[in-house]
Order: sequence, then C-alpha cells, then structure tokens
Amino acid sequence: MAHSDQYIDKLRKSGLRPTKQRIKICEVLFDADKTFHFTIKELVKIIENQANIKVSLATVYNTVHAFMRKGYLKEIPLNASQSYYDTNVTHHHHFFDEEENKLIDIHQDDVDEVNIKRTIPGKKIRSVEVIAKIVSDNQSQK
Amino acid sequence: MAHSDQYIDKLRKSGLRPTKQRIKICEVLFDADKTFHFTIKELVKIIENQANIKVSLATVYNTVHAFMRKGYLKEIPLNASQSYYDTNVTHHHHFFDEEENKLIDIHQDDVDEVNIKRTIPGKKIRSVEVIAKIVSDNQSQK
DNA sequence: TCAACAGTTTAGAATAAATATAATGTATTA
DNA sequence: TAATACATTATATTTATTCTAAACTGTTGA
Repeated sequence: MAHSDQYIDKLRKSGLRPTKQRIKICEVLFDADKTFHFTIKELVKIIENQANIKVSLATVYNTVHAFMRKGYLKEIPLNASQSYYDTNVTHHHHFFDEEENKLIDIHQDDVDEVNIKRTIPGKKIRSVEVIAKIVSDNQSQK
Repeated sequence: MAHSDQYIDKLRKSGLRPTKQRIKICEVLFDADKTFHFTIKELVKIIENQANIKVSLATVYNTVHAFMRKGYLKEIPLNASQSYYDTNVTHHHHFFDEEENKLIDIHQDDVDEVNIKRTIPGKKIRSVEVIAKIVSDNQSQK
C-alpha cells in the first residue's frame, strides 16, 4: 500500500518505529483530504470508530507529541481546558468562536504579516500566532 | 485611605462585596506601579507573603474570574499547564520565552495593527492576540 | 530464522489545575 | 441589630495530562 509506506517512512524519519498503533494514528491524521483541528480525546474517538485497533491514551499522547517535535503537527495556542492540535502546519492563524468552542482557520493571505518591531537580545522568534476571538454580532439584529 | 476606597469602588462596580480578602487581592493586583503577569498560584503566594490574611484558592479563583468578566484582568492565550493572567488590559501582545517560561509584553506600538481581511457571517471580533514564541538565537554564537 | 535487545504499548496510578460543595462566617439592609 | 444574601473556606471532585512498570513487538545480526 502506497499510503502505509508513506506513513512508515514518515515514522522512520521521526525516529519512531512503525507500529500498528502509530500507522493508524497516521492514517487518521494525514490521510484526510483536508487538514483539521482535534483534541486528544477526539482523536482517540475517531480511531475507535474507524479501526478495530485499540490504542491507549498514553500512546496517542506520546505519538502526538513526537509528531509535534518533528513539526508534523502543531498546537494551537488557546486557553482551553484541553489542548487543541492542528494537522495544518503551514503558516496560518485562527478564529476561535467562544460561544461554539470552534476553531476556524484564517489563511495566511487573509492576514497582513505580523511585523514585530521589538527584539529581545539573544533571542529569535520561532513562531507568531494570531488568535482572533469571535462572538455573535448582535448589533446587526437590533 | 484613598486606595482602599478605590478598590471598594472597583469591587462594587463589579457587583462584588468588598471583603477583606478581595481588598487584599486588589491591593496586590492593582496597587503596583507596573502591570504584571501572574498565575493563580503565584498570586496566592504573593498574598501570603504580603499579608497576614489567609485567602483560600477558591476565593482567588472566584475573584480573578470576576475581575476577568469585568475586564479588570485578562487571560493570556498560552498553552501552559496553568493559566497566565495579565493586569495590563490595554491592547498589547506578548513574547513567550519557551526556555525560561517567561512572558514579555510587546507594546501595541511595536506591532503593526493586525488586519484580518476575512470575516465570519454573524460574528464579530472581540479580541486579537498575538503570541510570538522566542528561543535562544544560537546563530550568533557560532 | 531466531534470539536478544531496544523501543513500544498498555492499564492503571499519580499529578495538578480548576471547579464544585456545603458548612460556617460576614457584609448589607431595613 | 436581626435577618438575609452573599462570601469564604476546607475539602472533595473532576478532568487533562504525565508517569510507571510490566507485558509486548519491531529490529538487528548471527
């Protein structure tokens, strides 16, 4: 299978052994047509629904973190009770709908590049994230 | 005392009764010359060190949340294991030093206004936050 | 091919932040 | 000042995440 091989490759490049569980996680995360946002709990649920492989929470945490270290996933900076991850690791930003607890991508082209004029000696910027919190616009309903 | 009155006023405006504990929390949060960042645990520790008033965790949580609802404090959007709050509620952004776990303010003037061209029907933007993660710049040491 | 090793998975325990509870205490009001 | 409504507190609970140690599996090399 071409896909499976791809995942095995990806895992090897990450220094991870390609196990049943990890390949399944890859399938869920990287096989979709579209990128998506997820929490660990959601990911476990998706795997449960799609496969007859049992994957423990610990394995999912470990693998997601390994993929993050390798840059295959990124965490979305949100003050939520649980962490949200993103399979879209290209440079982009997010709306967070506080009422529906939903994340919406903002394409890089839709935000002027954030230009920070200040620097910190000895430090470099690793990433810049914009989170725009949105709520219902009741103005228009009055 | 003028300050105390100020706090009582602030509390009343928030719909909160001015109790010993809450006034103490106000003193710590709003009496400083400078604004600052804190976690709940840090706030409790500061109060313990400064006063001979005992304040329970629950009260601190409740009061901080009440102040947040009123806009006297804001939460900094960070994926940390604990929430960081900011007494500076004016519009500004943050560096987050991932190695030292430290937040640094970026003044509004140091960032061009973030202009998001995309809108979501029926929603309005409530806040826009920029988090720039910084790490040691080893380039310059080579 | 297979033994041995190193890395992996897992259930369950541990940790820690945040929230809920319910009894006791305090500010407010009339 | 008494009655009431709101606050505080210690403690228990909840929940996400991390840790642990035993059982298991992929890999390597003979």
